[in-house]
Amino acid sequence: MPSTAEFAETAALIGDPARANMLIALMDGRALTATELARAAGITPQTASGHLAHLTEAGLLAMTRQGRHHYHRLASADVARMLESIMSVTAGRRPFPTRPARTVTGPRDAALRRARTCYDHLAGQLAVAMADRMIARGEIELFPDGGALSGGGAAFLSSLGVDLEAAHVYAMRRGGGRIFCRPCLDWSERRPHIAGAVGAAMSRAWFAHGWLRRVEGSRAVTLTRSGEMVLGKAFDLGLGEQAA
Amino acid sequence: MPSTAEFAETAALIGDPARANMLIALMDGRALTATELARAAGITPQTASGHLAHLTEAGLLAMTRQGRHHYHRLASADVARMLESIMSVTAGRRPFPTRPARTVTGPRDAALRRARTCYDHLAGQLAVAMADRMIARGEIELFPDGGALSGGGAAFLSSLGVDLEAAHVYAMRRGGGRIFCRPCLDWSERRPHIAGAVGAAMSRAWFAHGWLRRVEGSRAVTLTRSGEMVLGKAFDLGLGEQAA
DNA sequence: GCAACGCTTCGGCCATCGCCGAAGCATCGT
DNA sequence: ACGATGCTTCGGCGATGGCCGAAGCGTTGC
Repeated sequence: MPSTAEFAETAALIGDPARANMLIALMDGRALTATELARAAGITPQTASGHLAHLTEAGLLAMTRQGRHHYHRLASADVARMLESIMSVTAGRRPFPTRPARTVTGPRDAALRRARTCYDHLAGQLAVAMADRMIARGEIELFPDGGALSGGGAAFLSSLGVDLEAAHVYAMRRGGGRIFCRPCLDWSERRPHIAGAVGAAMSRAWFAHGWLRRVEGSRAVTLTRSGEMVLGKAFDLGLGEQAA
Repeated sequence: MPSTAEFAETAALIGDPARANMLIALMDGRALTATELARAAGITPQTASGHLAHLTEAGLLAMTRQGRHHYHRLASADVARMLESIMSVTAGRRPFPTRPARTVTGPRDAALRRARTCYDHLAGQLAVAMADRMIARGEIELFPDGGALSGGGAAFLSSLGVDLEAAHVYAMRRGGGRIFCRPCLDWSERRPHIAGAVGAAMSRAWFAHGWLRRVEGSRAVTLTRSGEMVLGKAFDLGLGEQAA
């Protein structure tokens, strides 16, 4: 009876209250650090670390190391679907059980959360929204460990003044395609945005065009009036309360 | 944090190897007895009994008592879907893990398995197939503890010579609607067939019409040539190897 | 560099829970 | 009525596994 054991093991992994809380906390697709997940589960980081190792080895979670932080997220949409199907069977009819004390992440500064630089590229709600739009349109793909710009994506960015030629040359000189286009886990949104040479070229071009402006003494970034016009339209952003 | 605990509890229930094996054994929709499930899980009946009580209380299983047998089955299609989604996440890609020693159920006698009487109504593969067809067409509904014949179902049976009038009168005299139409767990197939006054009227009519014939010294039943013609057509049965 | 921080590994404590033998109830068959 | 069968409850044993404190890397930032 080989694989019936794996089946039970998977379920047993989910069945522990601490691990269950961590998994539920990850169900919105964000990636959280071990310490944050420990808090969500009400256990110490040591204990959480062990749990996370097991969950990752079992293929339920995937982990990305970024500096001294280890970001954990659900390994696939299949895992999320499985968790939801368990919830649907659970007595309480509701599709989502009461959230486990919504973990607050990231900078308190609203402006930073909205848009900022992350090394050489953009981050924050704005950058994540841009990446989402491009993914939805099939202009770009972002995997945990890489990404790819489609022909349409290249044309789109070029039309916005992004110099992909230079980005490509730069990437080739500094380590090949993996540098050209890659995801970066957004540290307030906990979802991927566009990094690599492409991401750098995007921010460089748009600062140069005067569509983006840095906030004094901060990593925060604001869209200028012309930026709202051009980028807001190009990325189909809701032109909402973008005012600083 | 109310319902997150239920979530974990459900998964923990599935996570025990013995319980997992029992659940997997039930995934084909059959209903099995506690002892059979104990064998499938490789544990003693006492232990299985406790497990089954927990699974039932958690809403994963439903139980029907029939004499001294307690038939357990998955509580709903949702539960089956949930189990499948867990399997799909489990490392081994295959949708069904190696079956846990396919439980052999029921009489060895092939003729008995095919068709027989069960008190006053029909049982066996034939009866289960008939019930399945009628359910699929919306002519009848069978719940664990009752059933209902639709208008179309009544017309269909009447066209096959079944005297539903008499059955109704009989049922009313002997305890109300619950007697009229109800399911009976088929003891070889472990799936429901039609019992109650309706089931009795069906077998009575068809014996009278010469479409069914009892086998000497046995509860086994065979379809006659005319029965194959009429019932085979009416129930859309594959006219396969029905030969005794 | 050094201290702070995040994460991990190690060791040992403790509770939970699965397991079975024995015994008690219900049902069936003769 | 009797024994056989199916299921359940009870009690106690044993092991798995979660938990934390302490300590050991690696990264960050001053």
